Amino acid sequence: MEKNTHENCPVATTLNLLSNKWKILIIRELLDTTKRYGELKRNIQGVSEKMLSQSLKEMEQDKLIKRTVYAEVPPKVEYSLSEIGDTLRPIINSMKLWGVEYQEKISQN
Amino acid sequence: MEKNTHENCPVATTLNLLSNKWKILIIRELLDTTKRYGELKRNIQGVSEKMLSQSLKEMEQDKLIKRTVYAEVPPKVEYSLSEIGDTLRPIINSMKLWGVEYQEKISQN
DNA sequence: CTGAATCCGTTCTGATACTG
DNA sequence: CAGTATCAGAACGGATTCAG
Repeated sequence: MEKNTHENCPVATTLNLLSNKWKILIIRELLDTTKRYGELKRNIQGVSEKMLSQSLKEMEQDKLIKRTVYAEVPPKVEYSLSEIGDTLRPIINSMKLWGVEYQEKISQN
Repeated sequence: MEKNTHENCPVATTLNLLSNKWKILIIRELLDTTKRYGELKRNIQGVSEKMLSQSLKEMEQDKLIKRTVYAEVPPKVEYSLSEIGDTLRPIINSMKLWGVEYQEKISQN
């Protein structure tokens, strides 16, 4: 069985695009505004360069984010949500709401 | 850095509960109706007994599903969505819709 | 500054065999 | 029928070093 994506399960497709500890945090950072590599690294506490680069690269290939390189010295690279990535907003939001309710319910025990 | 759950990110909480190749497929099976262990095993093509048991156990601990044991021989165990698990419906659905659209957009290239 | 490359320990998965 | 136990390979994650 390959990577994931169980044939006809679009839910899994969606999940696979986000399932990695950091991607969701990256998206959260980009919801507001475009950010530079260094900003992401600083803001997302605990992420290693490897994981950040890797996640960004995959998300770019998946067309969830856009990568813009400026021909400057020193280099400047900006990341932002792509059009497709932007459509994740409502999902992210409903997951956030659900997560909050879940934590409340669970902690009541 | 532990498991996941980035301090105050409810989105991650939600994601963590589902992020395992099989859990989402299990939920899908249970959306309609209660199912027995063997049914799940047969219906979810490719899942190993270990992964199925493990996922079910975790989901039960997370209170996403209910496990009902019947004192019979041979044994009979039924799984169904819990009240909390049931509230995932809209999220599952929006993820499904998003996944479908995503696949369409991507395949247009 | 923005990464790529490497090394290495941890975790996750899956096949198989076995149990009450 | 409904699991558990074991074991090995794959994938993941992080620290560090190097490069344009």
